[in-house]
Amino acid sequence: MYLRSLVDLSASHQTCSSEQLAAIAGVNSAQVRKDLSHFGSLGTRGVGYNVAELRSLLREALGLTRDYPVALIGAGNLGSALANYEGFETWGFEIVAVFDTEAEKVGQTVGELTIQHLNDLEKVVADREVTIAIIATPASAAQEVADRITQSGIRSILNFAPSVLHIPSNVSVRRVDLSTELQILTYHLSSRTDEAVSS
Amino acid sequence: MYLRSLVDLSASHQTCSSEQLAAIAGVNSAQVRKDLSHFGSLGTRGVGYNVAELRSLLREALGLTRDYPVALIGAGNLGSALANYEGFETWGFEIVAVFDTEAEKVGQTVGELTIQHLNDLEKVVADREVTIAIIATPASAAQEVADRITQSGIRSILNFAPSVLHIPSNVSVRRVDLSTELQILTYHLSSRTDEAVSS
DNA sequence: TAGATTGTTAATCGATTAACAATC
DNA sequence: TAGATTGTTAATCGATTAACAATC
Repeated sequence: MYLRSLVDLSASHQTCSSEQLAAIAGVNSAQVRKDLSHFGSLGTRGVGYNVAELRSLLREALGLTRDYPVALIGAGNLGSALANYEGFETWGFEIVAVFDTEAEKVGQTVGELTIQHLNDLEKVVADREVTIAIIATPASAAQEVADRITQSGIRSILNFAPSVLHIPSNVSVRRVDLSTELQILTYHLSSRTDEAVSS
Repeated sequence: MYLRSLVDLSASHQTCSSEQLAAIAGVNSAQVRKDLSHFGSLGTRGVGYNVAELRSLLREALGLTRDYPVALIGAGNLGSALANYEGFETWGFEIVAVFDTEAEKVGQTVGELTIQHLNDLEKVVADREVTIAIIATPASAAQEVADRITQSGIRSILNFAPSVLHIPSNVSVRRVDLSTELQILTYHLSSRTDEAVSS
C-alpha cells in the first residue's frame, strides 16, 4: 500500500534509485526493489528506475486509471456529504446516481445530481454499469437496501450504516465504523492500554 | 484489536474457554491466552475464563468505561451527519459542542446541539474538558481550524477534510480518507492487482 | 574499466501457533 | 484421581532486511 505514495513522484528527476524511493515512501529499499520486481524488470542496474515509466505503471497497477461509477443510496446528511466529497474523483470514483425512498427528497438535488427513487436502482445500475454502491441510510433500512443492491448485480458495497449486513459471499462489503477512528485516537490518550491492545 | 469483539460476550455462560473465545473472535486460542495473560492470571486452569470478569476487564482495558467529550468543528453536511451518528456513544464518545464560523449557521441546531461560533472554542474546551476534536470543514479551512484546536489545548484530532495538516508532534492526528475505503473495495474487483499491493 | 544500483537469495527478526508442564 | 484448560516456552511460519552477484 505504501506504493500509493510513489504515484505522485515529481518528474524533476529522470530516474530514481530504490534508495531514494524508499526514503520517500518511508520503507526499506530492499522492499521497494522486491515489490517493484513483481511488475517485471523495470529498473536499470547502476542507474535506477525511470520515474515516468514507474509512475504510469503504478497508476495502472493500483487501479487509478480506471473509472468506477458509484451509486449512493441515502440522501440524508451523510449521503449529501459523500455526494459532495472532494476526495473521490482523485482516485477514480464517480458518484453517478443518488437514491432515496422519501418522496419529498426525490427530485431534489445534491451536488450536481438529482435524487432518484430507489425503484430506479436496477435500471441505473444497468445503464451506467455501476459496480460499487455506498449505503448511507439509517441503520434500520440498511439490510433491505443491501438486499436490493445485491439483486441489482452490484458486487461491492461500502456500508456507512452502523449495522452488520447479511449478504451473499460473492459480494464484498466494507463497513466504515466512524467510531473506530476515534477509538484509535484514544489509545494515544491513554498509553497505558497501548501494550494490551497491540495485538 | 480482536479483543473488542469479546466485549459483547453473552452472559449465557458463566465461564468460557480460550478455545471458545478464539472461535468467537476468529483467532487462535494460544493468541487469546497469551493476550489475556497480559492482564494478569485471570483464567482458571481446567475451567476457563469467568465471562463477567473478563468482560468488565476488557471494557476497562479498551477504554470503554471512560467518557470522551468531543468537539465537532464544521456544521455542514458531514458535520451534521457526524453529530447525528448513532455509533459514537456506544464507544464512549459524546459530541458536546458543534462549531462553525458562518454567521447564519450559528444559533441553529444539529441533533440536540446548538451551533456555536468557533470563537467560543477555547471556553468550551476548558469548561467541558474536551480532549478530542473532529474537523469536518472544507479542506481550505482545515489548517486554520487545526491551529486553533491545537492552541486550545486539545491533543487529539480526527480530520475528515481531504487535506494534510501540519501540527505539533505532541498532537495526534488521524486523517479519515473516505476514498481509501472505496479503493480497498476495488481490489476485490480486480484480483489481478491483489498480489502486487499485498505489501 | 570503475562505480552504482538492480534483482534475488540468504539471514534476521517478529509474530503466530503448537505443545506441554502446571494446576484447577 | 482423571479430565480439562491455563500460562508459557519452544517451534514454526512469514515478512522484513541485509548482502551480494549480475550488469548497466
